[in-house]
Amino acid sequence: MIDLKQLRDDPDRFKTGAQRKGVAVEIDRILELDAKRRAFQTEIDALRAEQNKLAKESGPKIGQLMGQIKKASGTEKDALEKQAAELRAAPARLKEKIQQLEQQSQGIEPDLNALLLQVPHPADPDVPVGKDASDNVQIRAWNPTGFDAAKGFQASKGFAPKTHIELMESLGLVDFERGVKIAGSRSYILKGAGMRLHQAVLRYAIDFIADKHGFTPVSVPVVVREECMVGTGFFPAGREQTYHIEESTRGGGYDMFLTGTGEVGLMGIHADEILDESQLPLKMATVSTCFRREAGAAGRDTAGLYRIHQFDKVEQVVICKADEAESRAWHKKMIAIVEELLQSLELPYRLLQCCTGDLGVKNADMVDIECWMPGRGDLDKSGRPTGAYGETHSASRLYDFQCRRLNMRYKGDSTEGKTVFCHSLNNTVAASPRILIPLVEMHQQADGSVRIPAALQPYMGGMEVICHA
RNA sequence: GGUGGGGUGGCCGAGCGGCUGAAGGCGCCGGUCUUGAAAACCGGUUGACCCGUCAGGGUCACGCGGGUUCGAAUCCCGCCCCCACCGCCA
Repeated sequence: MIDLKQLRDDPDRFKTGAQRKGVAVEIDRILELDAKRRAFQTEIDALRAEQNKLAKESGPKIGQLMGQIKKASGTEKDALEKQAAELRAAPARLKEKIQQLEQQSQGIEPDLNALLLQVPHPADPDVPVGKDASDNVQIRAWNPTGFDAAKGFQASKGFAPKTHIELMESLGLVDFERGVKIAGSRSYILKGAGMRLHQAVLRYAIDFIADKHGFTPVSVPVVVREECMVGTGFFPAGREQTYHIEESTRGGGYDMFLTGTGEVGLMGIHADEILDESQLPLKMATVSTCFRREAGAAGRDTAGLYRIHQFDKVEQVVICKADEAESRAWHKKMIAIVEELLQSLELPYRLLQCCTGDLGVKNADMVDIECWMPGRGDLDKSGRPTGAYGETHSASRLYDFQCRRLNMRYKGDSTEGKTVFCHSLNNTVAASPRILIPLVEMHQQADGSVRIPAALQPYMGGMEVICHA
């Protein structure tokens, strides 16, 4: 949610912001509705003030009259009753008028709110303007010693790589067919060392961020109320991407939604709270199962573990003071944490500065991290993939966009007694099984076995290599 | 699923038609006292919105929505949530 006051003060900023993100919104319509609503409010407030004044003035008089009426009789009583009725009439007229105005004013609000929720957060000026992911800009790339993603797998390792599908099926780590039997397309079963490797990465990632970087590990609900989805900025835009549990149609009070990321639960924790400045920054990490409908992705990445409906993800979230420099510093830090993790897993990766068209509505800035996946990319003459980067992480910087929607604020020395919306940021730590793709493809050996990087071995009961049974 | 109890400010907790934006306590902030601290005492301490250049003025909010009333935290209706006990399940 953007700040309506800011929109009022500088509508052009939001107009160009939306345009650069390729989002169509009716800013002028918002301004118009807002002006109307405020006019109504001013009028209603004035009438209420008058009503309150009258109630204070005539209230005691009415009380007095009522007392007299009880004792009186005949014409005297009639006269008193007439007086009382007159006193009551003025506030009653006001009340009627107020109700009329309120009705008109309330008619505006749903439209205004719906439109306001659609206004995207403008990208920061240093974010490159672009249409879609193809306009993203590489920041830097990293390779493990002895490997160069630019030259390809075979040039560095001396043999042609298998895809993660070939490797994992032949090693018995995955069963796609039966996964589909149970749950339909984009479903899978991990088994044996495949399942253990999945768990190992997740646990390693949680320990990594908690122990090395001081994030608080938390578990959060993955089935949440709609407010949580709206509050975190996933609704209304991303409604089609989420699984919807229609509890209300079967007698429940409200519907529920399956979260597509642990970010929703983490951000929801302190919704509607006023935090003390000394509590900030909040650094939290969670492992949660993530559910995505992948609506609109028909035909894309249909094979393998890349694009699936259900996966598990370790997610990091930082909630900090409303300070741009601090937000930017945390963004860098959260990216650095991932780089450190990927390096410890010996996985080549690159950082991409996302362009305005790829940011989504809620972000002011976003950096994607892509791991090199030998089994992706264009095919060579013999029909073998030549390798390509594939997105594994996404680091978002949102200013107060989410916290405003979630009503998450703080107070302290630096706020001069005011309550201020917090800033929030989030980044993946590790999402599995997608991270298993580069993991098995990069660490495959000529004989079709897969080497387990040293960092993960303790989480695999000391196993060093996954071999054929 | 059944029965009962309850949702009030940062927290605890009183109020149960006007004198209540809300007693009292805790916490927090400032002051007095003190070599310093503690204690004691004094004062302050909810949020959102609107109008206004400022000073300031106004409105709303006691779970949420509606109603009764000249006037609602207080009465009525609907909804949501929480707690306790029982049942059922893990």
